[in-house]
Amino acid sequence: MSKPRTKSELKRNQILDAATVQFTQHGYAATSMDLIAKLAGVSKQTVYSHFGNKDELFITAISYKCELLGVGELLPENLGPVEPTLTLFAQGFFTMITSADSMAVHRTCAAESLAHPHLSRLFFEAGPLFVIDKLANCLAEYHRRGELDIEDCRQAAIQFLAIIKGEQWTRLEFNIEESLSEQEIKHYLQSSVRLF
Amino acid sequence: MSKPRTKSELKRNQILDAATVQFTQHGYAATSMDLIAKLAGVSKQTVYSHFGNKDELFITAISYKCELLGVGELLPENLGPVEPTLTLFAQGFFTMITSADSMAVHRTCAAESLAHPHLSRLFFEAGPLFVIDKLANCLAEYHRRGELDIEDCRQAAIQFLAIIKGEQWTRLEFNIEESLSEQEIKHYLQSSVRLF
DNA sequence: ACCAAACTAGACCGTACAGTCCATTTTACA
DNA sequence: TGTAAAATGGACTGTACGGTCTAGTTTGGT
Repeated sequence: MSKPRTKSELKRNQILDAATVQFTQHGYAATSMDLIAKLAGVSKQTVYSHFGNKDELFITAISYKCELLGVGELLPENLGPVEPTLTLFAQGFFTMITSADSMAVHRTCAAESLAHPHLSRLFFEAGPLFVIDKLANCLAEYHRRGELDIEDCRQAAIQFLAIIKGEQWTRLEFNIEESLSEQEIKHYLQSSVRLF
Repeated sequence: MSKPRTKSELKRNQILDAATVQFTQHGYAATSMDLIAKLAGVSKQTVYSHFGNKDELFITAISYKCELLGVGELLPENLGPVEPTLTLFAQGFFTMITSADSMAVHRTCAAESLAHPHLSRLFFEAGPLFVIDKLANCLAEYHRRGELDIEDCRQAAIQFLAIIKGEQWTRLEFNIEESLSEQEIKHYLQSSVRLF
């Protein structure tokens, strides 16, 4: 986003903000262009002059939201000892993917994956795929150092990430009221790291 | 479903069939009552006399589809030796959850989890939760026999299931064209079983 | 054969929404 | 300060859909 130079850019940002919130919160179909315009404090015509149609605005908004989630900063530049590093990563990753924002974007992209395959691919590459590769590289580094005995790093990364998601994530995906306690989750994550 | 006794029941089944296909294939919002009536070869009024409104039909249809998926028959009654049994289970489970039908229902339920929490809970309990418990019991049995050394069976079951889903499932979730080869998947599943 | 229940086709209502149009005002910039 | 671009708001179009109503027809049990 950055500094809005002109008033026009400012409006554009307002629209994008409103759209992002609505689309991620309520999905594509349940979000109307009228509402976005209203929430952005802008006329409908202005919305259409900045973004040609609903799809264009949708894709722009979700892509923007993906950036904001900041998947990139989960692993430190310089890797320390294996176990604490992976534990910290597991916690960070878990917190990120179970955040309301992340869940909302995921839900929306998955729901629209048939109608907007281009968008869901964007999300898949910027999210899951990106993390897999990053972690795989990290594991490879540990392997090179001789601190970890793994044959296929990419596979291991996938398995590790899948385990971290575990049950709690699925509960959130289906909007189940009762979630596991922090105690249980912490215990689960620890046991998962140990499994490796 | 079973034997339709009267013509009325027959119509009801036709409606339910059409609704199930449409809802699972295209989701809730994108499915119209007019279309369902048309595809069922039935008048709209008949649809409304059998199912009070769209929501009711939706929930009935998805629940019905959940039954059809037959999650129950993944593990044999009498458990054989550990490794081949788990391998077979892993393949069966993977095949099931990556089937077009299963994906469609999952997608639809997840997408509607905010608008229809009751429905998504139904799915969660009949699907993921059910399998977790079933596998956990199975692992417990192996533990009792001394064939498996596991402290927390439920946790282990969750981890095992999560791993099986792996990357390929997420690819399907986001409707990504390229999927992993059978070779890769088989290799992945084997390595996952071995991890245990 | 009769009758009540179920079904039919299609018109109809109200609403919501994507997208357009237009006449007027505001903004940016030279 | 003048002018072109951008923004406004509200009316408007067309469409789609959920749901109702009605008048007439078919079905199934007695």
